[in-house]
Amino acid sequence: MDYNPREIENKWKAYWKEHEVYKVENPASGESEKPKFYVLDMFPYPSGAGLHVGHPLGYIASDIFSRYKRMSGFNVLHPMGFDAFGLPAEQYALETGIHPAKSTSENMERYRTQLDNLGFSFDWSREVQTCNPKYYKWTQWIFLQLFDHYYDNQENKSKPITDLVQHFEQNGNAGIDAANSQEGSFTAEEWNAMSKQDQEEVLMNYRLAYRKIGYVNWCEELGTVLANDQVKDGVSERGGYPVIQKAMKQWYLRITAYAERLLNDLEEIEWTDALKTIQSNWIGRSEGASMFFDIVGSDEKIEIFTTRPDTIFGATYMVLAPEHDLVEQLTTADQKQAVDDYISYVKAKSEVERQAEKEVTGAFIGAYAINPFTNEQIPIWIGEYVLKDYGTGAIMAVPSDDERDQRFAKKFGLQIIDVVDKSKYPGATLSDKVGVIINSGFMNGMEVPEAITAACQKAEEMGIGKMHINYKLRDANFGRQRYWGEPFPVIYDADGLVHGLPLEELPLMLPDTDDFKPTKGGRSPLARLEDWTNLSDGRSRETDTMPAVAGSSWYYLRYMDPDNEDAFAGQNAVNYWQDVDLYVGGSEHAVAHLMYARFWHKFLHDKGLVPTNEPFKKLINQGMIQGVIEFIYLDKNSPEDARRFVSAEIAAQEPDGDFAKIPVHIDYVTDYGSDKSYLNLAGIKQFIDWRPDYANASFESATGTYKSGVFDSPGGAADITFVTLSEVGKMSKSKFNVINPDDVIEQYGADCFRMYEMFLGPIEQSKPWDTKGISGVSSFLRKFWGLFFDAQGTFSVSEEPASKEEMKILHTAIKKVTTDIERFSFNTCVSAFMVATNDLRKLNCNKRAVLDPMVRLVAPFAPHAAEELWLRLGGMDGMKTVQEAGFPQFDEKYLVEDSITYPISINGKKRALADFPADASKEDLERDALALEEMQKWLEGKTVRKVIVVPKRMINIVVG
RNA sequence: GCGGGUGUGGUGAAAUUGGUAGACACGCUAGACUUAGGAUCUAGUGCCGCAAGGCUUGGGGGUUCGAGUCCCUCCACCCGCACCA
Repeated sequence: MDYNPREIENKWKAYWKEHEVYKVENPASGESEKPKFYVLDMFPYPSGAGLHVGHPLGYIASDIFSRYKRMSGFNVLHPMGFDAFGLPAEQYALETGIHPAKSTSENMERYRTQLDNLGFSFDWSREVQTCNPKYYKWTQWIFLQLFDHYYDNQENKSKPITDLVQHFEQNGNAGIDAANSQEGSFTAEEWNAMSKQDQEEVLMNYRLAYRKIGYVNWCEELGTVLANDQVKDGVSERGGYPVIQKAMKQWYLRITAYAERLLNDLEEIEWTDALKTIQSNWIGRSEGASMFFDIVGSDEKIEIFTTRPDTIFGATYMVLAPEHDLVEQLTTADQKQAVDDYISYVKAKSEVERQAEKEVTGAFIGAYAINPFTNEQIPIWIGEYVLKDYGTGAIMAVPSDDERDQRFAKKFGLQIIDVVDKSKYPGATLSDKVGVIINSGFMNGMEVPEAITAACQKAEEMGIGKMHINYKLRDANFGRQRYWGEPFPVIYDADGLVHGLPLEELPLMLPDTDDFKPTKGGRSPLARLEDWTNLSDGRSRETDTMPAVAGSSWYYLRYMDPDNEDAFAGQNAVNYWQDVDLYVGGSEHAVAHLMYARFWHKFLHDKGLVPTNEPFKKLINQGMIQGVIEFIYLDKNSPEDARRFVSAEIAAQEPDGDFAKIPVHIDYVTDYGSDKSYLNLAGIKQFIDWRPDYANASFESATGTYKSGVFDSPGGAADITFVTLSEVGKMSKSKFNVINPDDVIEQYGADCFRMYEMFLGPIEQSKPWDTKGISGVSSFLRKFWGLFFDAQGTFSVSEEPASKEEMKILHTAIKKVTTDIERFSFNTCVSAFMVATNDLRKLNCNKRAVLDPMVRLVAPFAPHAAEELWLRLGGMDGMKTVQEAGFPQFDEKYLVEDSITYPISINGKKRALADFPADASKEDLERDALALEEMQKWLEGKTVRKVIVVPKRMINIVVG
């Protein structure tokens, strides 16, 4: 029988479904005969374009690993679900009027079908959808827990806010060391005398979920708040309208409370160093001093943070962030115009643009501060390189020892005083913390580290500052002015006080609407639903919704116990599954999702609700599979009613600026993805059918010109070769280059698709999609299948014992595949299968002793074919699936060699190969190698200075 | 700007601890079989060279008996930067 993937795969997909082969049970408390293993994929956002060939890369890898672990005797949890709230569905709703719930649910269904088509071993009975009220009930509940807790720095854990209130009632905020944004101190009497509102204001500065003013990208023209990636060059991506930074009161999460733990605990998890570095840079811990500078003629003080307090004698001016609270108050009348102009210049820029700005910009505000160590008056400036949200939003500028300060000082003619003598450290850069302090009073002669301590001590004695650890990590903005997200489960009373809803009232359902446009002032569409928003007695609901990161911060816990109605997950389930053993996903989630999930997990751990300190023990990143975008050149100067397109070779001869690149649907392109990709006449016709506005356009190429149905070729060519431009880029609906795995599977089968994606290269590497090599994998599968059948196509397996050579081929493959799965090197596993199959074919081997373990070995990779072959081998006896058969174990005894082929080098260059006995001594090897006939011409007339022999590896003869 | 990553044949790549560079595939060349081939099989295929041999892992330098692998330096490309998910 020929290998017919379609038939086999449909049969087994149906069988798996019917027999619930991949359903996983939570063992009753205490008993678990098998060790647990939790393999998780980052769940997808179900986009309208459907699953493309890039998505499955990680899923295939994790599925192979899950199947391998299952066959190795583990109880494997391998679930899947959907990150179903998010902006694209809402954007789509705005354009089409189709409700996000509807489009999302359709998209999820489509994804599910596509995922099933790939033969994954997901336990779908555990599916979670973040937009399902049964799920977001618990997202809301966790949010309320955050709202009801503060972080105690002494005990290093979060505690109920009621504890804090009790403390305030008795002691004010003295003696409390908590993560907070409270300014100043108050006594118990002061606390008790405060109004409810004032008390709530204070508590907001401690809660882990709290409200404060934040800045958003506001586009007046569109009447909406924009995401950073919807803003390009200070204008909206859609429409190109101006965007400014607008202040809005919003919900935040106090992730900074966990900064130290998020940083330190990176040590206990197996993530790549690159990923850990990204997280640790994101957290951005720096040690230094916070200090207060007095202001001439004002009672206000400017608080700064510096990592270099030792250079304070060189602080000749200060720079505030343009948004700093004191700017307005301190600006003098004659500088007002300049300052206002500068602020409006800054407001039009995004933070990334501000930091990327190479030119130094700033404005003097007219006021002066006093350097507390030199008592000199120093001017106060504002500049975009100082960020409002980093540190205190103000710096003491030391132009002698900070590069940016130096450029600023040089541009604006500010004083520069050298305070660090680096002559003892040749090659040290400005930012290296080395040197001897000069021009600095009591610190003169000290080395930098010593001076840092001394400066902190002095500042503390003077009562103007202290040692301080600063983090770049900021509290996360947790509010979105959008419809399609979790509603905040809170109610504002008539006095504006926030009340969390009790558990019985959860979930707070997202109300239905058909109008997804933002409400005036940038408020969410929910604000338009007055019946929902406004309650009796002047009470109202929050109209912001939660960001997509909310639902994804804890979904991995829900899979453990997805139907629990009394808790986010039952304690039995959580204590059994513990944490994720292997997490596979894209590195684009390196900070946001992975940081918030770690934060929520630690918070739940503090509450005693999860047993582990970290959610994801091991994590691997899969690379992206990019698409190729095909463009054709449109002459921008051609008239509207007679557009002129030119083939790439013609465009190359004319100035670049004359052409616009129009993306073409890749289905129309011949030789898609190659440098020679082109449209033929049929392709051009398809293009015109698709874009009828170009019906009258001309298409010029070296082979001739096509216009209005006529192809005129001077050379008499029968068809046009209209060359397109191929560029590697994201696979996206808007680029018309999405490749649906279903189409590939239709042609080659899911087993082939799975193996081919693995065969493409290392899992973590990005690469453009290319089907060039798929035939190699396809023919491998046919050859492998062929091992089990005779020339007449009859299933035929021999019971004869296997030869030594055959056993060696088998065990070489088992060893290679086992070690390579363990190190996530799936591409080399596929090679190993090919090598084994080629070798067995040469020996015409059809022996059960070899083929039975081979089937179990390929089962994780090609599960459908493996099931069919396993059934035919008679292995199904008493089992539902080959997954229940054990994974083959290799035995070194089949791998021992009698002789070893040694490369023999002269001065490190290979000159000969020779076989020597495996147990030959170093001395024998050296003697025999030197005696080899083919070596004599290299040794002639030379002195052998040294012979290096590495047994079982190589021999190197050094001559001179 | 800050941070992360990647550079090896015509192409995707392999080389697990510093020890035979290019496994395994694609493509290409030649041949066999066939009515036919975008099927299958066999052989060859890093580059230069008739050969002997030389060169070769982005460029340059270093350490070493030996470097794709370690160190220094330069270059190119890709990704992320807090409201895309």
